[in-house]
Amino acid sequence: MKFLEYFSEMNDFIRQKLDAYVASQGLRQTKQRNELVEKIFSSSEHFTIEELLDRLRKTDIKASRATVYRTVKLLVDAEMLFEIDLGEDVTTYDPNFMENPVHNHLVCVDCGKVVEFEDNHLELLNDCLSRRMGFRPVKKSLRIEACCEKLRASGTCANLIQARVTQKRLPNRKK
Amino acid sequence: MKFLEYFSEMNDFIRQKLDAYVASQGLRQTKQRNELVEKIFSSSEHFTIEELLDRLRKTDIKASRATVYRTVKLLVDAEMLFEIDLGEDVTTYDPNFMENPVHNHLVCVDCGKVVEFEDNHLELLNDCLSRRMGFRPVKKSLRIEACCEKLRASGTCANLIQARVTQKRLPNRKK
DNA sequence: CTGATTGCAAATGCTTTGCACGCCA
DNA sequence: TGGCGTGCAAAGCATTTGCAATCAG
Repeated sequence: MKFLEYFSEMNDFIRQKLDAYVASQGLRQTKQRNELVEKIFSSSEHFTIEELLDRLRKTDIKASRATVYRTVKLLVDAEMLFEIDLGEDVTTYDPNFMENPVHNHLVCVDCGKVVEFEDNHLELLNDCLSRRMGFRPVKKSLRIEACCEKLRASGTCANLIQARVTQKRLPNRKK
Repeated sequence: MKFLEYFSEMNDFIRQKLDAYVASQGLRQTKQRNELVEKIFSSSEHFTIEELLDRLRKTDIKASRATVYRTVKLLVDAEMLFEIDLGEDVTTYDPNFMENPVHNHLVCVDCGKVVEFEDNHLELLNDCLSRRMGFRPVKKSLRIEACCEKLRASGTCANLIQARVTQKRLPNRKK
């Protein structure tokens, strides 16, 4: 892979924000950092550190576990990546807040599928509720756990099959 | 303390639910279990395992760390106690869902104060949103992080002072 | 060159678990 | 008496950190 293709699937906005942060903090550009950022933002998938390491193993990108932890923390500090609460025990990261700064998560308890959604009424309501209680809202985190209607109706659903194949989110739950 | 006073500050509903669960699962009544349950439900405070252990140390109740973990897990399984997400790293437990099955949390980023609130519009909206996406809502978790308006206006607030004294929620945050 | 970054292994902190003993039903 | 519950210490896991070597600017 040629150097100039590192950021091929990543949009300019992300690259610029990273560069700006790195510059502003007196940090340095490194191969591992650039490759990890590329890997993270070339997909809109949520991930855990372990899943990110798995992705790396499947490619020619090499970075130690410690570096992965450190880079992810750096991106969280830079507000490019966000920790989200999917009801799991391990920390899950969401790379989509840069494109959609305001969104929420619905997690299907049947298949583990995560649906991101936005709603203006919800935002407005959160705002009103906070002010009514004497606070100024800064940030909110809403997770809806729900059952798949399709599954109940037909006994199966595309997400369930997909989930079984990829084991997406099904393991790792607290025993 | 006399045996019959164990549940003095706990309401009958909680005692009965515990008894029912213990009986239904073939579990046993033990001194440690009863005392821990009393300690947990005689207050409406959220707590971490460490805070619960601190509470125990200040009284004549004795239970090992392992027993505390096991008892708390038992209560969560019995749906008498709930894990909540306050944005901390350590698991926080909320004993108030039995009295208020539907409530949300607002956390003040200035003083760490946690405010519980209910809102019908919010519940309705969550319900509609889930169905619109093809799911049946099961459970939701909303956390609002907010700034204290009083603090901004006057430079101080009662909660901040309280928080400083009790160190309530201020430590333990991810660095 | 200087200091940031990396990889490794060791350390940390919360939580769980194996085991022998004790106690409830 | 049977076997659930407890306490202790050890084990597990995710995550962080100290340190020496390496690399970016």
